[in-house]
Amino acid sequence: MMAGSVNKVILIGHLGADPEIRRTQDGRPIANLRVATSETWRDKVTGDRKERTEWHSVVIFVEGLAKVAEQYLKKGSAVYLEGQLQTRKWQDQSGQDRYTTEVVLNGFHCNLTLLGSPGGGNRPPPAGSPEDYGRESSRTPSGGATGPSFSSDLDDDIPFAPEWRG
Amino acid sequence: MMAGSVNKVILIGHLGADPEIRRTQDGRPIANLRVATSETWRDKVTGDRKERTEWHSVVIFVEGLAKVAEQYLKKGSAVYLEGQLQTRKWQDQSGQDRYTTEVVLNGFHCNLTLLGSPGGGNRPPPAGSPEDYGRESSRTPSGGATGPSFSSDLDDDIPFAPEWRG
Amino acid sequence: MMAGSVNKVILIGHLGADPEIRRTQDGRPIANLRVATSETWRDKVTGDRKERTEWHSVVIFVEGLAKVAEQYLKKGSAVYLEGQLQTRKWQDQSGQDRYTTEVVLNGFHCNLTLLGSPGGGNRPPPAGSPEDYGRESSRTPSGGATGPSFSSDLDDDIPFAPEWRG
Amino acid sequence: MMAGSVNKVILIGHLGADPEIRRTQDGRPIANLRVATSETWRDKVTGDRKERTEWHSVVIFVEGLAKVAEQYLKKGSAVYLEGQLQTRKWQDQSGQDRYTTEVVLNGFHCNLTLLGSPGGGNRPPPAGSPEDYGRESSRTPSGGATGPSFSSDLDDDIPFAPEWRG
DNA sequence: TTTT
DNA sequence: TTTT
Repeated sequence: MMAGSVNKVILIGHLGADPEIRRTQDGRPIANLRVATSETWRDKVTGDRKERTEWHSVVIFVEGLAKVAEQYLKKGSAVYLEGQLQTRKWQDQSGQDRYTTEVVLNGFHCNLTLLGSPGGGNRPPPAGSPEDYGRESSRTPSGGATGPSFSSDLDDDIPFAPEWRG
Repeated sequence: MMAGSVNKVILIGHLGADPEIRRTQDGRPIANLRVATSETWRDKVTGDRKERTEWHSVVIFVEGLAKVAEQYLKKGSAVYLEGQLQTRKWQDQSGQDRYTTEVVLNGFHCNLTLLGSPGGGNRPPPAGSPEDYGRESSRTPSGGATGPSFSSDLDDDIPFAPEWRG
Repeated sequence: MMAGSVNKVILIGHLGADPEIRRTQDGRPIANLRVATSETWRDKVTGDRKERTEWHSVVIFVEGLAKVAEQYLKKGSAVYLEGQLQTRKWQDQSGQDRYTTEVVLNGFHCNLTLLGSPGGGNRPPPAGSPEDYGRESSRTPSGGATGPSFSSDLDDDIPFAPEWRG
Repeated sequence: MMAGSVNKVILIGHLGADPEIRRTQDGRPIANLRVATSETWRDKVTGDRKERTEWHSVVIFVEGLAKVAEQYLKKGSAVYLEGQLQTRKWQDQSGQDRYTTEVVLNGFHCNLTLLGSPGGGNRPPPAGSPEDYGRESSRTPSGGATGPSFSSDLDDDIPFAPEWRG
């Protein structure tokens, strides 16, 4: 491409069912979610209230985020997520080409955040645990100062060491 | 929804073909775009460079943005766009249910911005015209924009009145 | 700009205090929020859990959204919001130039969504009312079909009539 | 926070000056950018065309992205970037507290993409090089990316394995 | 199939 | 201080 490209999806919605977990041959989880987003409006002519719900298929390949999904999400959970659009081609029983578009969380530029579950209150992953679930543990918080009082030693307590990115 | 929901797609990519323009019965344009995004990476094992291109179907219902697409976009144009995910159900010739997922620009929370065209240099819509193409004309950098009447704002020409923010 | 520009901020966080409401001369509300976002990580060396909280100043000029803030937000409320970055210049008592950067919700491309309040359960604006609060009332839901079975009459029940955008 | 929080800034704009590069004690670059975004509108009363430009201070701590900035960005370059808002406190000469808000690229959820430079055509980083500049090299379009070890993925070169998604 |  |  002439210039870098961007492919980003941001959703806030609720799960229509418990996550489905699959596993790779070496046991890492992959989570599939069905997420509903909805919007309401009032018909300008009749004044009736209307609602439209959109259903999204979400696939989480990032191991740490798939584990969070497995452990903390359930039917009805509210989530914030960032991923990218991907369309897969497959063949139906009659051999015809079919296409399915999914929101994929994979590699960088992905995110999954719990916004609460029905019944379960708004309980996030218990303190001490999310960092044990892979990538999210490594979220770097800040880089400190860059202005007048700029000071060095950026990696003192910064999760993503350079070797990570090298 | 327990809490409001969000359904947002952000793409930067290039058009794979000229926009297709359809029209409503009363003549307003609806633009369909095919937009490619791509990412490259290096195979960790072989070290080979790899690329994956994703194609997105985009439908622009916002009149002003569809006119911009009609007039300024062509095969190869680079665009930034914001819309939402929608999946439509339809029947194929054999009567089977089929689903197509598109990025839809409709209502608020949408955006379309030209990032340059091949050959045509990086020429944006000519000065003086974009505002004539519908919604974008109505962008009120401050105040305003609260309802159909749109009229009369104190601060039409005082975009960001500091006295309000103390 | 050679190419259109984009200036977008997306926050999910909690209010550190009740909204402050100011009013324009003609009585329209402007809401100021203090929103906290936080992130946690584990120190790679010591293993200690760390947290960093960022505070954001948010100003809502969109009348409908300011009314929602006034009526439904309070200290502790969780919100999703989309706005843009703006830096204001002002003079302190000694006459020196000072700068303040805020997240401004103004014109198009803004959004404010409640994600729940403490104590108050996760009660959103009561049914029937949000549409009475200005711009959000006009959120258009969808545009219908564009593919194989494309059918006309897009405006039948679509809030944003063309006159709105023209 | 009750629920995870999000702090995201997305900008498309132009550099007002060449990047400023600082270095940590161990030689890693940190890039500071001044990025302009602008918007135009027509005064609803006078019909005059108006423009407002916003200037953003951007700090890039991610080593690979800072190197890209150092090598490929210059005054006038157009960029897409994703980072987060951070406000630093510092003391001026008179000892007074001052605050500066910046867009920080640090850790995950960051991005920097070139959209073209004046004169320089729309030339992106030369093929073969971007992967040599740190983090971006590590983008794993699928699987992978779960921790510092990074090693051995079944699917290193099968970016989007369909058999996993049924 | 969620949520309000 | 960019860009158009």
